[in-house]
Amino acid sequence: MLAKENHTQYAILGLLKTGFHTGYSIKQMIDGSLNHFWKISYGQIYPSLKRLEEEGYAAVKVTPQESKPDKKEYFITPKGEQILKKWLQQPIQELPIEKNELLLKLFFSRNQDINTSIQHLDTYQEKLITRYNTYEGIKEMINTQLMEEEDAPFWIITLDYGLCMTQAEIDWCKDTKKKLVKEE
Amino acid sequence: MLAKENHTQYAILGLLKTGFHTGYSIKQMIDGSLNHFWKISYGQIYPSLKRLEEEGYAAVKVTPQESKPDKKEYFITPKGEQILKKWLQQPIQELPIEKNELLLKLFFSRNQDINTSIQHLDTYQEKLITRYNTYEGIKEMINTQLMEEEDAPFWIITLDYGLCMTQAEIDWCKDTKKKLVKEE
DNA sequence: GTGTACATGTAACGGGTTACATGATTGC
DNA sequence: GCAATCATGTAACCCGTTACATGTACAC
Repeated sequence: MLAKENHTQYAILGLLKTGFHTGYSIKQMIDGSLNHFWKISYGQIYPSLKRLEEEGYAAVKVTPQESKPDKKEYFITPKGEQILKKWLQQPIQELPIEKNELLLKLFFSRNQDINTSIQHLDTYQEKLITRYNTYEGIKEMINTQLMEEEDAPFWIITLDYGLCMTQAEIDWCKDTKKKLVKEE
Repeated sequence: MLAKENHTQYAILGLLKTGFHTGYSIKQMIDGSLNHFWKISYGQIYPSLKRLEEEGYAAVKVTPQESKPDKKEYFITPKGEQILKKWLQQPIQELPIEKNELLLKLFFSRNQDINTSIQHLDTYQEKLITRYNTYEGIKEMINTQLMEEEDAPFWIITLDYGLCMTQAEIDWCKDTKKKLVKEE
């Protein structure tokens, strides 16, 4: 049985269904397109695929290759589809709590030089802008090249979430810097 | 030595400095006021305090009590202040990636009934509104009762972050629901 | 007398990262 | 020749949660 709380296995199952069949391509997909709300390492992917197969949620097609590790392609089984569907219908239990190093530092910044805080905000904001542009690029790419893909509307929804949240965060950075400068 | 990557110990050190001296009160504080960007369990707090003390970053004052566990009050040492300050000045390395169950589910929702997705969004939005109101309440409380507290301006900054992000998320929920209804 | 807040702590477990091992192919 | 990409996998480790253990004091 899959542990109810562990969403990572469902993410993998979902990607198998979407059409990614190897550990490597699953990693690529998550790094490239789910990276604003999910991440994963090989140390999780390969053991997970193995376990999914052992428990009948996925089937594996092994292609032996000389002087290379076997190529393994995994496919979701009906049993896997069933459990994935069930998970997709289960209501969201609780809001995520994101640990945020910047906020933690600001929280304790009373005795710090205000310029240090402003600098933290600056570098943070820069990273946010880069992130925003990346998301915009991906959205553009989906809208132009993947129009026919049936999953596309849902990918756009999650991207819009990223764009929207990142923009709000950028705005907050600007506001906060203004406030700090005024106090000085 | 404190591991550079582990911010939790610095959070505890920061709270010692702010004036919280027992494991219990640290837990209270984090649950009550840092909960939108940090969380912690007793299973981490007590061992951490012990380690901070062993390594000279904190000093402990033990008050023995009959038929109760000893009361232990921890205080940050000069060495602790030094390392805290150094950490506060270190630049933020990377943006947090928040794992989000709702987005993960939406990402894979192609074959799902659209009403399921809308319902997920509804319950999520409700939770967000509750969260927003909580933050507003805390902000109100700080503004009225803790005006003199020197840390207050920085607490407000992190609260504003929470309010700003939560509002953006609520707006996204509304937009997304509208879009989904239209597609139906 | 029951539940809640105060108060400290440990052990087992689970989830995830990192470092390592191995090797082919392709482009600069 | 060197770096990057393709490709699979394991072991050690770290961080954090949960469940458990223990007990007082106070309010309803």
